[in-house]
Formats: sequence, C-alpha cells, structure tokens
Amino acid sequence: MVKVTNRKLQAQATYEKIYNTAMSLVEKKGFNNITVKEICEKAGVAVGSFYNYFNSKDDILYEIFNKADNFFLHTVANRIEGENAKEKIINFFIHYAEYCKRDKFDQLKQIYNTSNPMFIKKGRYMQEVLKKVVEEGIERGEICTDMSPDEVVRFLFIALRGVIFDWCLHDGGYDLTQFAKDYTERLLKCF
Amino acid sequence: MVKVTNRKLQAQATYEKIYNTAMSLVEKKGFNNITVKEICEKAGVAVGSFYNYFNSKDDILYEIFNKADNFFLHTVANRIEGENAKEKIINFFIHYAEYCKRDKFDQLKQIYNTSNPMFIKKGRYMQEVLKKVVEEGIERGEICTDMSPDEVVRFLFIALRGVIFDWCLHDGGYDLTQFAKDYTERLLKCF
Amino acid sequence: MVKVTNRKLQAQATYEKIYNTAMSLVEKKGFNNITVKEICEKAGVAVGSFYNYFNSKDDILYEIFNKADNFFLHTVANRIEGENAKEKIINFFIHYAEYCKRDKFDQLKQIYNTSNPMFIKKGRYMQEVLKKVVEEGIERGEICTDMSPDEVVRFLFIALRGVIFDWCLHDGGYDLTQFAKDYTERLLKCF
Amino acid sequence: MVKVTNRKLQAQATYEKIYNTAMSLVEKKGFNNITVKEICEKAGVAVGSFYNYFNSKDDILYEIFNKADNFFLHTVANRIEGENAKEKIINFFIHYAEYCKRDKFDQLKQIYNTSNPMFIKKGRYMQEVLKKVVEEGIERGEICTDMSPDEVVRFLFIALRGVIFDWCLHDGGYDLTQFAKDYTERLLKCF
DNA sequence: CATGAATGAGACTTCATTCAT
DNA sequence: AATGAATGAAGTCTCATTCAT
Repeated sequence: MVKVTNRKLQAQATYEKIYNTAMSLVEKKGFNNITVKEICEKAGVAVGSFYNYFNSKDDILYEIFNKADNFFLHTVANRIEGENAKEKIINFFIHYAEYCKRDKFDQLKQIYNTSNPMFIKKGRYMQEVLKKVVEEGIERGEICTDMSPDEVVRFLFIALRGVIFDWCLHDGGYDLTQFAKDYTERLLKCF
Repeated sequence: MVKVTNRKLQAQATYEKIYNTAMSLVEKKGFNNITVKEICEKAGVAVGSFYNYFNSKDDILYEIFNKADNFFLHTVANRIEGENAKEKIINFFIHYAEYCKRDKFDQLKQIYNTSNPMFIKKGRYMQEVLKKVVEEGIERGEICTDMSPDEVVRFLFIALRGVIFDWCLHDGGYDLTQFAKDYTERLLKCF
Repeated sequence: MVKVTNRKLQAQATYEKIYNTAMSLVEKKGFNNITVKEICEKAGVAVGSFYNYFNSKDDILYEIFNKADNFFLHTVANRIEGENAKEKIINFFIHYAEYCKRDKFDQLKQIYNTSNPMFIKKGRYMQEVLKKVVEEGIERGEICTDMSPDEVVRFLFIALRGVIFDWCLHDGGYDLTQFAKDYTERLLKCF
Repeated sequence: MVKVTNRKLQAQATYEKIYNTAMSLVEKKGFNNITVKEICEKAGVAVGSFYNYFNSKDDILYEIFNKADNFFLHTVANRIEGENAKEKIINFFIHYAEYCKRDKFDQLKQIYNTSNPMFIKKGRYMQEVLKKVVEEGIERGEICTDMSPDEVVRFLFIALRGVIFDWCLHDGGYDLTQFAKDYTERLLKCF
C-alpha cells in the first residue's frame, strides 16, 4: 500500500500492526483465549511473520509490560503536583488510576493476576516515586505516623491495589479516577 | 472394595474422590494447567466417570466456589466476637484471613483473579455479615463516619482484598492473620 | 468390525496397527521423512490415538529397536551350530545376515547410522554370544591368534558391519547371506 | 568494505563465506539440524544471498561431497609409498584414515550414512587407486589369492569401512590411524 | 454405574523459499 | 549482487469429550 516508505519503516509498521492487534485481542478476550493464528488473521499477515517479530506467543505479554513500565517511568513519574504531602499522595494515586484506566479494564484484568511474575516488578518504579513523597511529608510533619516510609507506602499501595481490583471486578463500571481520589482521601485520615 | 455400601454411597464416594483430587490439583497447579485425564488418574477412576458427575471441566470450578461459599456462610459467619464494633470488625477480618489461609495461597492465587466470575458472588455472604456489624456500630456511635454502612463495608473490603492480594503476590511469605489484624486496626483510625 | 474380541484385544490390535504401519513407513521412507499424521492416515486411526500408545514420534524408533533386540536375544542366540569354532563363527554371521535381511535393507539403512545411540547397545547381546564361541575355539586350539577373545570378536564384528554397510549401500542388491558366509570364511584365514 | 576488488572476487568471497560456514555447521550439528537462516547469520550475509549461490539447501551437501572427492583425487591419490604391495596397501589405508580424521568424526558421522547417495560415488576414486596397487601386487606375487583385484579391493574396503564406522560409533575415542594400520596388517594375513 | 479407547480440531512453532527493493 | 521482510504449508503434540462395552 504505502509505497514511499522504505523497508525498515515497512517492517516497523508490520511489527506495530501485529503488536496492536495482539494488544487489542488480549484486552478483549484475554491472553489465554486468543491464538497466534487469530492475531495474524486480524493483522492481515502470515503466521510466520508473527515469529519474525516475536520469539513466542508469550513474548507479546512481556512487550505489553515493558511498554507499560516505560510509560509510567518516563511519563507519569515526574508529574506529581500538590501543596503538601497528602495532596501529592492523592495526586499520585489519581495518576495511578489514570494509568490503570489507560490499560482499559479488560487488559488490566489479565495483568492484575496474582500469578503474574511481572506484577511485583512492574510496581517498583511507582513505589519508589511514592516513597519520596512520603519521606518528605514525614520530615515536614505533614504525615503523622509510627510507621516507616516503606511501611506507609506499602499500606497505601495495598489498599489502592484493592481499589483497582474492585474496579476490575465491576468491569470498569464506575469512574476509577474519582473513586481512587475519594478513597485515598479517606485513607489518609489514618495518618 | 467395600461391597456392603449401596450404590448411592459408592457414587457419593466416587464423586468425592474426583472432587477432592480436582480441588487439590487446582490448588497446586491452577485450573488451566491440569487436565481431566490427570484428575482421573490421580483419583483412580476412568475418564468417563468424570463425566458421570460433571458436565464439563468447568463444572469443577463452580463446585469449588459453591463449597467455599457454603463453608463461609454456615461455619464462619456466626462466630464474630468483640466488645464493640471495631473489635468485631477486626475479628471479622481475622476470620477472613484465616479463611483465606485455609485455601493456601496456591489455590487462592487461582481464585483471586479478576476474571473470575465467581469472585463477586462469593463475597456476598461475607459482606452481609460485616454490614450488620457496621450498622450496629454506627447506631451505637462506635463508628464515626459520613459514609453509609454499605460504603463502609465496601471501603474496608477493598483494602482487605488488597491485603490478600499482596499476600498472594508474596507467595504467602508472612503471617496473614497478624498482618490483617494490624492493617485493619490502622484502617479503622479513619472512622 | 471385530465384535467378538474384548476391549483389551481391540486396543492391542490398534497398537499393532499403528506400530506395523509406522514400521512399514520407516522402512520405505526413513524415519525423518514420515509424519505422525501420515502414519495415522495409513493405519486408519486418529492422530490422537497414536499418542495413546506412544509418547512421541521418537518412541516408535525405540520400539523398533527393542523388538529387534528381543528377537536376537531370545530367538537367534541359541541356534549356532557347527563342528568347530570356525564353523560356528561362520554360522553365527549367517544368522547375523539373516537377521539383518529380516529388517530389510530399507529399515536397516535407518538403523545403520553412526549417530544412532541404540546401535552399540543393540550389538551387546550378539557380541556376548560370539565371544563364548571364540573363547571355546581358542581353548581347543581351533583358533590361532595373539589377540584376546574380545579383540577377535571386535575384529570380526567390525568387518562384518562393513559387510552390512556395503549391502545397504547397494540397496540389498545381492544375497547377503551367501556373501557374509564367503566373507567370513576368508576373514578366518587370518587366524 | 573492500572496494578495490572487482565484483567477481566479491562474489567468490561471498560464496566461500557461505560455503565454509555451512560446512562447519554441518560438521557440528548435522545437515538436518541446521537452517538456511542459521548459516546466513553465522556467515554474515542475507538469506537471499544464499539463494544467489545455491539452488536449494540440498545443494550444499552436493558441494561438500564434490570438494571431498577432489581433495582425495588430487591430493591423496599419488602419495602411496611402500616397498611392496602389502606395505602400500597399509599405507593406502593410513592415508584413508588420515583423510577420514580430517573430516572429524562429527562430520564423518553425517557422511557415513547408508542413505547417503553420494557415498558410493565418493569412493570410486579411492578404489581405482587401490586397485592399481593390488594388481601390481598380484602380478609380482606379493599377494596370494584366488580373488580378482576388484574382489580384493572390495574385500579390503568393506572391512576398513567397518573400521571407520566403529570409530564413529565410539565418537572418535581412539587413534584411528594406528587402529587402521593394525587392522589392515591383520587383514592382509588372509592373502 | 464404570470403563478407557478413540476422536480430531486446533494450538504453537519452524523454515525453505520468494521477490520487491 | 545483496538484502531481509514476508510467506504459509507442514510438523508435532494436547486434551476435552464421546460412546460402545
């Protein structure tokens, strides 16, 4: 179709065609319920082409996670605003919610899985970011607690993961951002 | 072997042999990673016998959840002790933690899955039980909040599901009961 | 079809149908040039049935060797006649030739492969049998040599394997039995 | 890189890069266990380039044999020394052994295959060379036999191929040259 | 009720080959 | 002459389910 692009661009286009199709199908039906053949048919390429760009079906899962990681690390991490620690924490989890919504709950469902080895790894970046906010808040006396910064981060994340989990259970049936905001506000009363 | 029992008992025994084996395997390896043949071999019955008691492989998942539901409903529900609402809530979640530990995290991992359609249904019974405790607490002024009882219950459950989720992520690597107790205590400072 | 036989016999029949078809195809086309699907189509069974009886495609190779081993061990080993050691040795290799001919050179070609890990194992039984004959011959002075029985056996086997190899190279185009007999006779002049 | 050479030299270089890489891989892993892509990656050329020089993957097998043939014909054939026929025959097979060792047993294993259509062709040159030696030996009375020169050659070659075969079976685990020398000496006692 | 042999669609993956650039 | 993206047929193996015994 596209005649002006050179071969490398074509290859990149093919890769993205496959990746996007796969991602879309994972969202809709879940990783275990789709086949490589299906991906390729929908993407309009040969089965063999899939294996030119991915070593195995599992590879696309890793790719999805890598992209998500990078998105959070480079895009979200440095945008946390607020006048004090509690505001920043609330804003952090608003970002977190937005970030989860981006994935759409269908995909999130696949990811929010206790057996998923990528899950803990994925969270690392975010937790580091939140930790800094908490540390500052404790120093400034904006947060009153007997817990260490690490413990506070964990306490918060556990509850917020519960929020995401609940949102998934309800098939994304309510506004996650608003809910996460309200929930976090309430939670911060503990401190 | 046992010839004196009548057919109904034999059938019951066969059913349980299959069910228990299946349950044990689901715990160990996850529903998607076991085969009907494997269940039957381990149970010492023919493949055909499986289909005498279950319409499909999926049937055993439903059964597992039904049993779990009933266990909670009939055994756990009425044992919540405590001098006031907050104590009762803490004790409720201690029961909840114990109940989850019973499943062992391997099985819980399979169950604690956002794609699991049984998950919401399963929680119903528990939430009703907790709701009563919360309602009494609000009436007696032991709980200060602007939220409705339903909202409080949901707020609490979301966080505690986050706790279970976290425990699963860590492969059951810490004492869930103690952690849930501490976590709930802290959480109740919001009220 | 066969109504009178019981299920176990039927299963045995199915196994043999698959095995014989596979063996026949290996002979005709070589192990690497046939497919499981092909075997099953020719045998008139489903692909799945193949895997009810064999764990993998490789399994049929092992089976072929096991059967060959057993045939030699139980049937051939004790039939070596002759008035003296040299006659017995000649008769031994006549048996050996007959045994190879049984395999038909097409199958033998597949077997007579230096990469075949079964090859050395396969020969063990035969070499033990020949060794006894040689030992007796040396004791009685019917064989004059400075070599040990083991060395003699090896010397003979190496040459005779060369004979089989040559026969395979010529696609079984001459009478192996007669040739092996003549060859062995000549070879024994060394002793 | 090298721009001064003309196209023909470049082409020759590319051809050799592919051929040598292919040969080396065949030695290491066997013809059936390597892929065209693998050859090209190791050779540092595009897959398409392979098909500029070879019509098919099979082509490289033919090439390997042709080269081997030529090597023996032009390099080995005229170097057979010895004071009499028997010495020359022994020396001939020492050359033969050296020649086989050169291939390394890994490659030899691939070649020493009864299904290999090139095998008989390959031997032709060598047999002609040996035949001359035998003919002279018979004329001079250095070899006593009722066999024709052709028969003697065949008799010897069959045994020595058995030697090579055995050496392959033992994964080159002993000194082929010495063994071939001893074996031939013993074998010549028949004449 | 119990058995287990038989089924066959369908999954993932490989790889020799082609051809437009 | 060189490239390498694209192809798609073919391979091995799995497994939920059926049904005659």
